[in-house]
Parts: sequence; structure tokens; C-alpha cells
Amino acid sequence: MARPERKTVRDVRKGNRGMLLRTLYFDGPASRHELTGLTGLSAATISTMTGDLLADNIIVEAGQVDSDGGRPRVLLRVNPGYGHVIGVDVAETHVRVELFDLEMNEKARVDYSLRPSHHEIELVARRILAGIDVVLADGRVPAEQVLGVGIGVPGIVERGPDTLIHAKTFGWDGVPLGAMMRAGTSLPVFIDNGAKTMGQAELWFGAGRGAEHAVIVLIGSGVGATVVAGGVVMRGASNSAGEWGHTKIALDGRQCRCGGRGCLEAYIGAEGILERAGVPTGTTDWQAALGRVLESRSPVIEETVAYLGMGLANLINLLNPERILIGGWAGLMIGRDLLPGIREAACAHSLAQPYNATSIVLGELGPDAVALGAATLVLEEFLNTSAPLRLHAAS
Amino acid sequence: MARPERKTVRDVRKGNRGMLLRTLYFDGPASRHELTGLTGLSAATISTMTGDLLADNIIVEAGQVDSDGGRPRVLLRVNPGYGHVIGVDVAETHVRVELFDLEMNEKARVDYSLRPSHHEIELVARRILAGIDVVLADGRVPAEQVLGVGIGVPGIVERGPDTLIHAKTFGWDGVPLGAMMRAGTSLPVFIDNGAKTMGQAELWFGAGRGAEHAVIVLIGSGVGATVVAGGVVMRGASNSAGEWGHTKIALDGRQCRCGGRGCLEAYIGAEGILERAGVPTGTTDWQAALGRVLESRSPVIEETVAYLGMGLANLINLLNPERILIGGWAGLMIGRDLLPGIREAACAHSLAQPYNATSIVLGELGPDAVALGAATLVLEEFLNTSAPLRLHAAS
DNA sequence: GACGTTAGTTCAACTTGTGAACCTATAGTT
DNA sequence: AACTATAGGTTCACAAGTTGAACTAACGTC
Repeated sequence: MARPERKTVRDVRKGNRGMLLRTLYFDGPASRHELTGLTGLSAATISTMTGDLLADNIIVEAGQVDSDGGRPRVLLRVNPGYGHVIGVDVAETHVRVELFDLEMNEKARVDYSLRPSHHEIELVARRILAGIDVVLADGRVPAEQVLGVGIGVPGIVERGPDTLIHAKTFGWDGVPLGAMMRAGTSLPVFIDNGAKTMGQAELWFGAGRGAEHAVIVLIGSGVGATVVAGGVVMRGASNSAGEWGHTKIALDGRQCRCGGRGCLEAYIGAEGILERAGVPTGTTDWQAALGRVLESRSPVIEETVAYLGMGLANLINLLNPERILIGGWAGLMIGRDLLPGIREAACAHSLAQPYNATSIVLGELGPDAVALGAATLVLEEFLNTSAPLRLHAAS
Repeated sequence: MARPERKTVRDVRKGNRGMLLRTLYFDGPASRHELTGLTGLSAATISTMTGDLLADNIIVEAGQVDSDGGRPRVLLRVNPGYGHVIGVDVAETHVRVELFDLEMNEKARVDYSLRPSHHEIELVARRILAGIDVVLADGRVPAEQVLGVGIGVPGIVERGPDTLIHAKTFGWDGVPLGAMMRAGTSLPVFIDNGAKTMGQAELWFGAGRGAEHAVIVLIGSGVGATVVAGGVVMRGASNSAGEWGHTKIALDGRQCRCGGRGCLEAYIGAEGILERAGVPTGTTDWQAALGRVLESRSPVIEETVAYLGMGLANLINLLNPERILIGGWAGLMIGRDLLPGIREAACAHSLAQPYNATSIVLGELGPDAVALGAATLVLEEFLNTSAPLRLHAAS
């Protein structure tokens, strides 16, 4: 059973302040009067809390609105310049660092390309730290103004006293990236799996907005999923929930690169599709190759749709989401052409009641939202705690 | 995102009181002093709150314990006789009503058998209402002392302003059982799917105790699962989460009674196993038949273990639970003999990291815990709200 | 300029958890 | 039997929180 923590009157304030801030962030600008309706709090509380937030410079006034025959409403909004957040995407071929303001407008970015199979952790950590300095300089943002750094990495991110990362393809086995970052910067650091941060991005700013129960499916060369239950990303016992790609859909199926057989990824992952369509293994431009396969209307495509529909149907039956988003570069390509067929296949393999409760749609943020999602981890923390900026020296 | 409700100082009390009560229920008896450590609350708060609870008769003193050289500790515990809860199991062949005290000791029970394909809702509702009267009379418990009635039913339970039940096999399509019960009794009524109530029972009182992330798998003639995430049973958008039985594990597999093909249930459900083993369809004593198949060491068994292991592996990869419980009459029979093989098969088909975070064990409560679990719904509500008993007339 | 209307603020009242001081009940010691 | 040490439990002033009611502020209209 869930054991809630001891609560004191101060926690009430923390919780309500966070709720007020989230309301302003997503439904703002709004007047104090409107906020009473949106939050359920009394006018008195709204008054004192907005006073605090204004004093902290976390929110600002945003013009007035006439109210016929009475005092005009003063609109309030989150101050987009109050602080900045940094998102990092550590991928197969590059390390990308992006700087955002609180409204997630990109202020600066820098890319470092990685040579294939040169993913030494020291190198990656150096690139990240250098990238942070570069985007801060480019964006003319002092480090004290940064709320934190979110990092999306491949593999399994084991949360604990020290964040450890296990990523076979990078040769990382229990790499303490969190500790390494803390050694190089005093900014708060948040690390998560890149597929999860991308799911987080779609959930907060993409096609998943407002969903309480959703699954964001990512199809690239690998296949993963972000499961959202009750508005929160599901992490499981050791933060590896969402490994959808290695769901077995046949007892003795195709060989998968994970070593197993019959994994979904071996059928609907980009590599799996190309291999099944007979594309030569030396091909480097996978996107173009997948595009040609999709145009060719080969029977492999029909099969892919069937497998994908089946995989989605299993998610629908087991998790009963209200929305399923398809993302990732390959997912978006397949979905753009074949969404109706995918929906049909999912319908055919799922139970009527949960299928009817679900809508299957494409992601909105494109295939490059890992850094945005990683930065969102920082934003989430800020909106929840709404702690005023402090020096990060001790964190 | 999860939008917490507005909170006031009174909610703090409600939450802390609920936590204190749950602590006493599961870790009790305990002295006030121990409770400060267990709950994190100060001695002062514990003192006033236990005072309230004692005055309400919700908790009682339970003897003393010497403390060397000091004042002895007075032990406190939940008063098992403070109230009673009723659990109902609506199954294919019977309606069972059980009366429990707060410690879930069974005080009375009554069984009504149902004739095959005679599941008219009016009949079932009459049986439930009659059963409530019977167990109250047998147990000599006045109706005012009952905290509520929990009912476990087959099919999908659609929660909303009016609870509607969809159960194909019973011919129920949007049956308003909740409203029908309210017409016949003033007791608070809680309705859920029987597989979920059984999962709830294992989670609270069986092999799932203390687990935050778990899956309780039910294998009978049908196959279902209760997914527990963060200590809470996952329900999804329309309360149908957990339909694991119709997970597709082959693109064009065995015909399932749901109309689909390749459902897990068609392979590892009791019927599916018996059919695959060539047991004549007229057989009535399925348990004996399954027992013979298991003893025969037919290759069908090996296959069943492989499919079950694969199904469990998919749960492990996707949900990353810390524990998986196998229950249901068929699940317990299979598991008793073949658990090591099942574990091996699950290991073979899942990723190492999440597999190592999971333990796969058998349920502890046997195959008849639906009514207990249904009663647990009432208990859960009581422990959370810890509202003193009131007359139920208006509920 | 008076008035009505709507927005926002202030304040006393109430609720809650906490630390410090205090009371209570036992065993051991004189 | 009285005293002391020890540990459990209670009481109370205080800080912090939300709220309804009274109050102030800022506008349009007549």
C-alpha cells in the first residue's frame, strides 16, 4: 500500500503553491479572481500566495483585462525569464546541449558529434560540461540563473544514492554519471532514460497534454515506451519500466540484437523492418531506406502494421490508456502513411471496451525532443517545489 | 500531469490520522512511543490523535510492556470489533457472502449456487441482499456496525456516477448493480472486478504484503492480472487495466473464446491447456483433469511453462515489478509443480536488469479470496478516511 | 460626484503539528 | 519506606496555514 509521509501545515503551503504555479504555467495568464476558480483556493489565499510569488519574481503581471463596470483584472503569469533550464541529449552519434527559458523557448544549442563506438564516459561527460558553458555564454545567461540540467541517456538509469547507468551499446556498465557531473558543475542534475524524457516531452508539451493515462511509444532503431499512469511516468522497482521493445510476440521468432527471440523490436524496429525487406546491411541512410520500403508497398509493410497493431493492442488491454502516442523517427514515418491501418490492426487485436477508450495518435514534437524532455525534468521539479532560486553550491 | 487537490490544514489531520491508523493496523500493536518512530509524527501529535481515536473507540489499549527501569508502555491496536465489513463473490457457479471483523476474521458466510447460464442480474442482486441479512443474523452483528459491502464481479466494472458492469459471459451489458444495491440496502457499496479484488487481497494479506510494484497474475479458466504501481492498483482510463489474458503472443495463433487469435489465455488458461492436451470437451471436473495432465508430463506442459514464462517476461520488461504473484486455481496447481521452470522461462525471455529486480512467487490465499478482497475495498476506505461510524441512511 | 460593480487585500478565527516543560509510573537503591 | 533514575505520555504556548467577512481599490455610468 502507498504509505504517505507525515504532513505538517507547511506541506499544505508547498503543495498549494506548486498547484497554483502549475495552473499559471499551463492555464495562464490568469487573474487572481480566475485562479480561485481554477485552484479551488479562497481569494484570501490566492492573494497572499501571489504576493509571495511576485515578491520572489517567480510570477509577473501581464497586463489588464476590462471587466464591464468594475475594477479591471490584473493578469498574472509565470515569469519566463525567472530562470533557465538545460537539456542534454546523449545519443549514438552526438551529444546535444540546449538552453531553454522557463517557457521552453530554445535560447541556445550546441552539438558535438560522437564517432561510432567512441562513447567513453569521460569523453561524454566532458562534452556535456563544455556544452553547458557554451550555451550559457551564447545565451548570455549567468549560471546562477539556471535551475538545473536534465540529461537523457540510452539504457537503464538506476536511481539511488548515486545514479548509475547501464547502456550495453555504449559499453557503460554502472557508470556514475551523476557523480561525475556533480564533480564538474554545481548545478542540480537530473538523469533519465532518453526514451522516457522524450515521452515526458510529449506528455507535457506535445500530443499527450492533459492525459492522465497514456503510453508514448518510441520507434527508432530501437523500440521503447513511456507508460503514464495517473499523470505520472511509471518507473517500476528499478526505473526500467517501459521496455516494450523486448516484449515477446512469438515463441521462436526472429533473432533480436538483445540476444532473445521474437522481440517486438525485431519486427517493428527500423533495423528489423529494413532487414525483413531485404535492404542491404551496409546501408547508412536508414531514413531514406525506410522511406523507399514504405513507398514500395512491400508485404513487409503490411506485416509491420500487423505486428505494431498487435503490440499496441497488448498495451491497450493491459494498461487501458486514454491515449497512445506514436513517436520516434521510424514511428513517425510509419505512422504518417499508415495510421488508419495501425488503428485497424490494434482494434482487431484488442478488447472492444478498452479499445474504445483509447485514441491512437502521432507525436507532435518530432524525433528530436530528447533534450527538451530532459529539460522538462528540471521544470517539473521547479513547478512542484517552486523553491526560489538559491545558489547551487551545496546541491 | 497529476493535479493534486487544494489542501487545507484539516486535510493534514485526515492524512496523518489515516497513516497512523494504517500503521497500527499493519504494524500494531504498538505503544505511543513506538508510533512516533513509525509515523514520523511528534509525541505531542501522537498523544492527541490516539486520544481522539480512543474516544471514538476505533483503537483500544492492548496490555502493557515493561520497559526496564521506566514507565511501562501501553500498547495500542485497532479495535477489531469496532466495525465489520462484508465481502461478496459473484462467480460463475455461486454467489458467496462473507462477514468479517476489522481483522478480517471470518464471522459468517453463506453460499448460493447459481445454475449455469442463469445469471439474471435481478436474481444475483436478490441473492446478495438476502446474503447480507443472513450473515448479519448469523454473526449477530447489527447493520449499523457494518462499514460497507464490497462486491467482486466478473467482467469490466465501469466506475462513474453510476457503476455499470459489462460481463459477456453473464449476459450483463451495462448493468447498474450499484444503483440496484442502493435500492435494497443503505450500506455503502464498493464494486470491482473479481480478479482485481483477489489481487487486492493478495496485496494486503497475502504474498504481496509490502510490495510497491507488483503484478498479481490470475490463472483459472480465464486469465487476468492486477497491476500494482506505487502501492496502488492500476485501473487505467476506464477501470479495465489488467486484461492480461488477451495479450497476443502469436500473430495467427490458437482461437480464443474472446473471438481473437493467439491470446495468452488460449495457451495457459485451464481450458486452453486441457484442450491442447486433448482432454475430452465434456469433462466437468477440470481440476482433476488438469491434475492428470500435470502428472502426465505431457509436452503440452512444457509448452505451457514456456508460454507462461514468456507472458511473465513481457510483464517484467514492461512494468519492472519487484514481485510477481501467481494465483488462481490453475495457476496455483501449475505453480506448485513447476515454479522453477516458470522462473527459468521468464528469465530466458526477459532483460537481465528487470528480471533480477523481480521475485516470482505463488499466491498465499488460495483460489477463494475474491470475497476477502472485496471486503478489503471497504477496509481500505475505512483506513484511509478513518471516519467514525455514522448511520448509512444518506449514503 | 454619487453609485453600482467587480477585483483584490486585510484581519480575526480556527485548525494543526511541534518543542519544551511537565507529569506519571515503574525498577532499583538506600 | 523513601529516594532516585529512567522512560512513557501529556499539556501548552507558538508558528504556520486557510478561510469568511469586512474592507479597500479601481473602474463605468448616470
